[in-house]
Amino acid sequence: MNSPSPTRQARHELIDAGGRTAASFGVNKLLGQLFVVLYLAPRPLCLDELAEELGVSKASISLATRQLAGWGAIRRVWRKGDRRDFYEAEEDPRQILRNGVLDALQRKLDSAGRQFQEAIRTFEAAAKGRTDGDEAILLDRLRHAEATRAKVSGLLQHPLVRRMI
Amino acid sequence: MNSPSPTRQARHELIDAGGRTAASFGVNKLLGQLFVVLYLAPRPLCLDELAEELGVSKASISLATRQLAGWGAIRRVWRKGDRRDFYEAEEDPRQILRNGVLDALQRKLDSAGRQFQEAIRTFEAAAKGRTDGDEAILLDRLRHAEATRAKVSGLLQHPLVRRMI
DNA sequence: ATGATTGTTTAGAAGATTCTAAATGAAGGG
DNA sequence: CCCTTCATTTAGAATCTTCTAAACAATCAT
Repeated sequence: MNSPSPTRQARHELIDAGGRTAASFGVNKLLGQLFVVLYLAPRPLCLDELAEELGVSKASISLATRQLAGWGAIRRVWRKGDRRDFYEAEEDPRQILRNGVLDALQRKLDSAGRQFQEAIRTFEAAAKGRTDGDEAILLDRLRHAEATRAKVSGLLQHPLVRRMI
Repeated sequence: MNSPSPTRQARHELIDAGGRTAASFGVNKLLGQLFVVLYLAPRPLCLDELAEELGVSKASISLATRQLAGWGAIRRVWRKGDRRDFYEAEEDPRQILRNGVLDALQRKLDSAGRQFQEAIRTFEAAAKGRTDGDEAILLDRLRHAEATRAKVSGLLQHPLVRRMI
């Protein structure tokens, strides 16, 4: 509460934008807001400060911090002689991208790949030899989808991409 | 209903996986299921067939098809002499990536960029000259976040990436 | 026109998610 | 030990999303 009005306003808008962004990706908007608060904070903050700042119960903050910490977006910080847990944001957004977002994406792609290949095997076995009919179309589509998936997966691991991010 | 059991099972699992994937990205799982049904179908399907296939009301299908069509993932198809609307999937997943996913991502990044830059201007104006204190840290973080955002945005437009996808 | 068929809108039911307050747990200081 | 202070869990309230049935609109055939 030490800032004059325009910066407070700007800060408030950034927090709100964090919430909207989170929501637009289908995650709890509180996670986005919480991360922005920590990312902009000059020092680690405790649960009560976070709850106060966002006007939300401590229970919500407790859940939210654990989730964000699980993604590597924030981390717990101990202060000697203080029993409270403090949290600070991972200050390098690229770290979060790598460890949180891209990792999760890669896992999804891998899982989809296994599923595709299993389905392709099943359909190949069912339509042995025959290259016509509905199931041939379906197989074609499946193979096409799998090829694209593999391409995207490869792109994510490409050194150039890895280095740029 | 013409397939023997293992392929039916495989097809069912693909539809389910589509639903789970959609849900994991925070969108209505019906959209994912619906897309898979259409993507694997040997011919365009009408609303009633889709509702029947997924065990869901026609109203839901009506909303879902419109949303998917809006993303360019499926398209409406007319059959002469038939009053029903038929739908088919965009058969090239890369097209969907480009027009649906990457486009939306780019728009989000652009919007975030504008917001960052506006906030940076506000804080610069508030802390003119001074390079110490809490607001200096905050400005530093903001600039770092914006730099990363710009890098990701550039990566999405990089010809190499564009070509590979 | 009238009726039949199809797609859309809408009001509210059903179901998830997210939030809070209160109970519980854990740990340190007196 | 008991008391205080914090974090977590949990049960249920509040809110949001998604779904359906029914009303409506539009279009074609008779």
